[in-house]
Amino acid sequence: MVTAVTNTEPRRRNRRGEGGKLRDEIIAAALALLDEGGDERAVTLRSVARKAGIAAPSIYAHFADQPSIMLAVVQQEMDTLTAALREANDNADPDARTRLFAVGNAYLDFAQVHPQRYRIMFGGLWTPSVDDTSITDADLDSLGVAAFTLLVEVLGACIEEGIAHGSDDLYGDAVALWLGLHGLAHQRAVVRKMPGPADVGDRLIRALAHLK
Amino acid sequence: MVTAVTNTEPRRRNRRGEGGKLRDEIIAAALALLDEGGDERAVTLRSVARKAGIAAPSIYAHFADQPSIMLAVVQQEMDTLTAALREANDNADPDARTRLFAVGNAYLDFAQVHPQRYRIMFGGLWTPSVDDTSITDADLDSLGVAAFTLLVEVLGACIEEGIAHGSDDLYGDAVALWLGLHGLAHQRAVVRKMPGPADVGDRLIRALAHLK
DNA sequence: GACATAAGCTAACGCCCGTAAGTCTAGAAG
DNA sequence: CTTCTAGACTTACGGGCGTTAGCTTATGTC
Repeated sequence: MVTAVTNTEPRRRNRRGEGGKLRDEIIAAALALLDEGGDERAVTLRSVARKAGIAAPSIYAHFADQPSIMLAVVQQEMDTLTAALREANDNADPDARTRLFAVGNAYLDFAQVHPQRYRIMFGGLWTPSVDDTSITDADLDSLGVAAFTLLVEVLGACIEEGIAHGSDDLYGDAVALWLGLHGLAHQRAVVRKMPGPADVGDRLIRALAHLK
Repeated sequence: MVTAVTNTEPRRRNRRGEGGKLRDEIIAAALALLDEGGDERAVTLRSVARKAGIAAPSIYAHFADQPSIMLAVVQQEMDTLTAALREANDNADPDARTRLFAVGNAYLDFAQVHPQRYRIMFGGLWTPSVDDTSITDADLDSLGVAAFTLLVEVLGACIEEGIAHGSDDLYGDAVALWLGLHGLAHQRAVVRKMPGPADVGDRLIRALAHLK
């Protein structure tokens, strides 16, 4: 993770061959703007440039257009999320039930700690217009695959260990489980205060994983 | 529902005492812009005015600012959604299980048929900034209460009829059920094509209502 | 030390936005 | 027929946006 740039002195130009560093700084600046709590509309090409301490057109050396910046942020944060889920999985007791709750709660925590990030990752707003040529469908389809795969594995382990009675369709079960998690995560990322019981996350996991 | 205005002749001024009609036409124009498929950013004060065939400043006679238009649209569509759920409930066979699936699927259908509307209703994007004085927290809190109440009733009927084993917390169970529905509905409203099995909606309902 | 070039800048264009201030006019009231 | 006013309109300001075109200046190489 690149440390956020907070508009200090005029900014030292990068050395030759290190121009690519600015790319990471631009992403970090966009992320910082997001985390500052305004909504995603505050992340404009110009505001990102200001935050990074560069002139707006300098961005074009690294990104084709404004949606491309958002895509890069989303891709990076998907990796961050995946890493968080993996860490939760690895640090938990090795039994499948514990791992399932650990991964599920890590997912929910991410949305609660970084609501703005979660919204651009899954809220669909920044999605480029259909005639955008700089972002392909493949870019969009590949988002979040790694994180979802981990969920499939853990849910599969629950069924293998006999603590959940799955159907014949593990993938479908995992989709349903993720949708439930997403519903809560998204709501937490959107609403000022989420009503409902505190343990609603665990309830969702129990019900959708069909734990015995 | 007011029929959409498509910028015909210069527009006849409303009669005296009927100035309020324009308010409905403004809401209809905003809804039409939304349904045209662009994202919610396309619904600006000026674009709404163009769509309604009026001058931009004329809106200020009826709405304090741009977020207030969105709030009115959301409030109206929440009523539309509630009506759709009620209709599904009333037209279904009177047994609780059938009604539960009818209401749940009506909810999911709304999101699929009107993805843009669903996104502004639950996507949280249009939410005014904290220092906005024209929209109160009470306005936001009261949104969707009627629709949710119906869900609580139907789920309660399932438990009463003994086809679902609820916990001691009906309200919490209903929240969990709604969150699952919302997860799927939102994803359908956001993504170009939703992966996963076709019956994932029914699976969510079965699992989260704890149907026997 | 000259010079080639990567890295980033300045200036500017055209567009759309929200909103304020003041003006016109059709139709109801007398 | 006049008068009044609700229900609009015109004009304008200031600002932010994405993006293009062309220029500057450090940095590494010879």
